[in-house]
Amino acid sequence: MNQPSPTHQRLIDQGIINAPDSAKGRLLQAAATLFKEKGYERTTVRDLGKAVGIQSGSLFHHYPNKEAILRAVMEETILLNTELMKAALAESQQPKDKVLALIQCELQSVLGETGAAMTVLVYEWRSLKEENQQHILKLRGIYEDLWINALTEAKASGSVVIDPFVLRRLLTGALSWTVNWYRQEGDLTIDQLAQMALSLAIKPS
Amino acid sequence: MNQPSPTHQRLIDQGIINAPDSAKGRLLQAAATLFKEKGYERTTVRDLGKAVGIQSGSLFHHYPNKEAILRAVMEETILLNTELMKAALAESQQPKDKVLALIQCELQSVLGETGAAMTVLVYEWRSLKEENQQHILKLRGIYEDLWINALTEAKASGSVVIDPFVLRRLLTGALSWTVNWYRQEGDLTIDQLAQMALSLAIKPS
DNA sequence: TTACAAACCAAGCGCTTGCTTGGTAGTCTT
DNA sequence: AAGACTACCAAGCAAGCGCTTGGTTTGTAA
Repeated sequence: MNQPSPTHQRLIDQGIINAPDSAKGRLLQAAATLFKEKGYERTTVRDLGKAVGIQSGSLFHHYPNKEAILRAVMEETILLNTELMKAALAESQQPKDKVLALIQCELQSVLGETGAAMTVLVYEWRSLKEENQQHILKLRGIYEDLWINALTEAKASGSVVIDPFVLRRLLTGALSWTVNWYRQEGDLTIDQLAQMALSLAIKPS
Repeated sequence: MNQPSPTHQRLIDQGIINAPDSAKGRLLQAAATLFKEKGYERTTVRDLGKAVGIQSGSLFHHYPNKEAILRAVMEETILLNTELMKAALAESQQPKDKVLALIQCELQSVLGETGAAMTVLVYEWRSLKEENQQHILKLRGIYEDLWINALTEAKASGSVVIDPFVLRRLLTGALSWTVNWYRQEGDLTIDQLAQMALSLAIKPS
């Protein structure tokens, strides 16, 4: 296991997300993996307990119920990846570069270490009750605003032709779906894939 | 409820899929709707029974178990939409037109009447056991071949620049994701959306 | 060393799940 | 009219579910 990024470390120090080597952190990591592989509903609290080496009942010492674990998985990954995107944007100047940075970031988050949690965020939405959906939706809004701003700038500069909102939604699907087919072991690197996705989004010039 | 298409009617006559007004047909339609809205796992056999107006136990007179219902939903929709795509392809000449026809077809299948079943096909994959996954995968292979052939032709003709396999996968995600945001009531028509998707896939010329 | 809280275990409760069983009403065939 | 078959119901079983409970261990700090 490699070092967490500076951004990641900062969020841990601020107490916003749990350290990966803490009890809660390990639980959330295991939960993300299981929820991705089997789905939230098919994953039992006994599965979760076994994955972290405790009794199923002991989980409820850390979280009030199973759904709270799902919510925590989603919450931590959206907070982390929002910050990672802000950091990546800060290093780009041109609108086109910003879009590429966002694409790279999102592919990394989906295909890299937080991939399990990101997949859960995207596909296990319905398993949260209304109240928790609203909470996550609010956090997602901040994340999506970064995208809309960058795409709107790109459109103003002429690199993008179609409506930013529609483009973002098409990209959301295209990028999140990669989790179902992309393999690290293959010939295609994430950066190459990001370039391909960029070539769809913006006009050649 | 409007008339089924000629292709649809043909498959019913051949006994390949169930008529929408038959007992099994109504069960599969209700199952598709429930599976889409609540997910397969969260949908109980009691929900299914109530939706078609019979006791939950009576379902097992038509299908041996709950998973067989999910499999039938997936099987019928992939068979139908494969035939619909073949019919649409037959009416197109230019590679570019063929790609547009496929995009329109897939959007129709995802956003139109078979939308619930298509969504289930895409998102409830994991709920099938290995054996049934293989069965559906085989049927999906025929469907995907139509896409790969059309995109390969389009690349040969110079309208497409990136690898057909990668392009297809990016399009799969972009198009299937529309189910999560597209609304019939809005200003954007499905044909307009298809044009936008086409503009991402192929070079302007 | 003692005091106390956090982290955990062993057991199991109440409920829901997919599915089975034995039987019945209606329809079709001969 | 008799027999067979299809489509269903009413009742309930065994297993698995999320979660609770009462008590024990472990880490920390005075």
